[in-house]
Amino acid sequence: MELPEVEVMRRDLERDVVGKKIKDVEVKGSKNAMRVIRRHKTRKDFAAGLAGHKVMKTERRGKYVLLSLDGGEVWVVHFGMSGRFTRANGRIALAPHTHVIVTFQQGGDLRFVDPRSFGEMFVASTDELGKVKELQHIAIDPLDQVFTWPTFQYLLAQRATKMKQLMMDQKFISGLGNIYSDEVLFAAGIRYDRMSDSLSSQEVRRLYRAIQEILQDAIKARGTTLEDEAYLDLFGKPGEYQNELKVYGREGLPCRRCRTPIRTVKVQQRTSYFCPQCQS
DNA sequence: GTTTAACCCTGCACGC
DNA sequence: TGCGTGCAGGGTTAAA
Repeated sequence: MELPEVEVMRRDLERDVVGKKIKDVEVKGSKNAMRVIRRHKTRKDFAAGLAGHKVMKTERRGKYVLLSLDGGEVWVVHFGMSGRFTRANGRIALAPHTHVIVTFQQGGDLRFVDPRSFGEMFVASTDELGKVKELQHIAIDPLDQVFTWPTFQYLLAQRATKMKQLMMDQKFISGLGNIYSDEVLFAAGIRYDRMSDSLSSQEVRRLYRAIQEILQDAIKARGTTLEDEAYLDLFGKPGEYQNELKVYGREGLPCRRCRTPIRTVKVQQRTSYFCPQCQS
């Protein structure tokens, strides 16, 4: 799940979960359920941080969602590749790989389902939060006010890395993953292996604009759900942005702009899609 | 500093 | 049909 999907999930939670009081927390007995709450030594320790508290607000930092609770604790969630929240109630059977079930005083529950268990969640006080390494490493958020194009240009020039991996580096810019980094580079006409310190001002501006437009459009379309329906929103609905993808998943198909077949290359063990004609 | 590979986990498509 | 392989929206770590 990348920034748009995380943001859609956050907005759903903001609308549906804020104001609700947590009555009960259940962490399943599987090894993977323990993996999901890996920062906590015991189920009890995790559950104690949530039970009895009301969800006050939500925010997003990169690919993390933070739910603030009354009493000052923060519930931090990262979805990994296959994690998601789903709203349900006691009458609905548990989906496979449900690891955590949070029941609300007002009725209904919130379930964390994650087949691959790369996701994680923990509860921390506001003080502790400042010491969490992963959160400290979160870099500039592309939808934040402070993400301006001169700043972006400066940051790019500071590094000497290939663009694809830099766009996916959460310590450089937080929120893009394999899909959206390909889409953004295509939109800007920049190839995966261009060096970050070689971009012209014009290219930086194009890339900057592409990042903002594509992420905003993807949020409007409620995210990307590939055919295996791995990503679903809080209410189990797929997104629509897969219909807008220009290069991702289109190996061998004609480029939508110039008809040249889309090619792939391995970057950091991930498949990267690009148009050999439109990107240079 | 940057790059590479292995690893964490399950499910699915594909080729033999 | 069954089985092995490789791949999937994430990230970390160690070593080169």
